[in-house]
Amino acid sequence: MPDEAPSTAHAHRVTPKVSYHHGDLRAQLIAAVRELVETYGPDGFSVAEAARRAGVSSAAPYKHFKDRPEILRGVVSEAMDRLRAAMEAGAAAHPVGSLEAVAAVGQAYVDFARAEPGVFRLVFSLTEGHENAPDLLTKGARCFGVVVHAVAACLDLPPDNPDVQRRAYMLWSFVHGHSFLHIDMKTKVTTAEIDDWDYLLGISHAVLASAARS
Amino acid sequence: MPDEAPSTAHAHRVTPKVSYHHGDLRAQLIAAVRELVETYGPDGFSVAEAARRAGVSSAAPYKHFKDRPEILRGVVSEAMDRLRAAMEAGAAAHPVGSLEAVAAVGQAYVDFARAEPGVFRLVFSLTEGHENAPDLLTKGARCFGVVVHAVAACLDLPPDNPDVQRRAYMLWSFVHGHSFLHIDMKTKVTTAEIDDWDYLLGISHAVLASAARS
DNA sequence: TGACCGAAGTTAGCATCTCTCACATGATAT
DNA sequence: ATATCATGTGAGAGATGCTAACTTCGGTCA
Repeated sequence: MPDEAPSTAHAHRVTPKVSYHHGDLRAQLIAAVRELVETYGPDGFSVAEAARRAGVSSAAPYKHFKDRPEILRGVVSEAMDRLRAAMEAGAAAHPVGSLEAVAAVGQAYVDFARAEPGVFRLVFSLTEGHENAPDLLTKGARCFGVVVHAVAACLDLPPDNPDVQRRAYMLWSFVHGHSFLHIDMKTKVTTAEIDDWDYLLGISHAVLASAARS
Repeated sequence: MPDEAPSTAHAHRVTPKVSYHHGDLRAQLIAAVRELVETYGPDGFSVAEAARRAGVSSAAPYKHFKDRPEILRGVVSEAMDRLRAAMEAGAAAHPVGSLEAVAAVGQAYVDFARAEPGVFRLVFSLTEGHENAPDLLTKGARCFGVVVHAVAACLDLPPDNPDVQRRAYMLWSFVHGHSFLHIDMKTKVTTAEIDDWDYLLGISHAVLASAARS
């Protein structure tokens, strides 16, 4: 709901977003927090430090966010948007209904986790925020929807088909687990090296082929 | 190294473990923290509150733990012991080399995540601790070893076989993702209901059968 | 135009938390 | 019996989360 086009549409739109004292602090705070989370881990962040980096007093953030958790929720919300966009772009880079499109969705997921492990972990660490934030739930569901969509196209079935849902869930949990293990235990936990693309293609094939068979 | 049998073996062993002021505070603190993490989430815990629950001053914990993170590492270490024990028990409840034994390892994993979601999440949230704590790494590797062992027995191959390692990693990531998704999105994210045991058996079969074939 | 209003930011301040330092205590060893 | 060292206590410094009261500025409307 916020950060839309300026409602005062006619006035001097030089310096387009500089409307109040600071400019748009909200986005800058989220960016600062994202950086902090990425650097020091999901816990190693403080509202005070984020405010310091944005060049405002330590009380300023509370004009835009009710709570410390709400700031994190803002970061998560923004991250989920980017994640979904990346997954959709991955799917769009391959023919509709192809196995590659399915694997590319998973690849985008893994790439995101590897590029921003702190934020990725944060997205799935927010238990306390989920109940209070229905928009996060819907955004999560929309991310899952990307997987469902790709699987449905590949199997040539409607997205609400239970079998499609089940296979999509299997793929999602597979990719999710792979991503988490990957960023958790960078030190090799297996003696067998894993190449992401082969791995994901193989997984996708196994899950979807067994669906087509049975 | 600590908490062994009392070295003063001959003396009055009434009240067996009451040796110092408080008794064994270390274990009691870990238990208190575990409870707090389970109740308020991995972040909603404070050393002060744990000390309060243990009935000691807020400075006492620092005689047993260097840091706040070190307390969490203690909880994680203890949790990993329990997790490995549960996985081994699951495997031991079925014939050696059976598919059920493999699935039971995964079931134990999922059960643990469901029974203690906070602690489970904490185990895999500790990035900053892992570098400084080699014992956590080895404990994690031993947990993975349980999976490897079950898979190796099922495929009748040595545990260090790369294919065994790869299949074990696949199963592990699958179960890990399933567990995480399950505790994250209790609200159903799919229209297809998932029954754990059937699910895990199917997964195990798919992963191991394709290994046997190729 | 100019007085009002509310959004966005500031300083001051309380409660809490982490962690340290000096001190007290008591079990154990000599 | 006394020294010692691990274990606990209390006080306190520094940082943080968050609130309250005040200031400043942009936009609205008589």
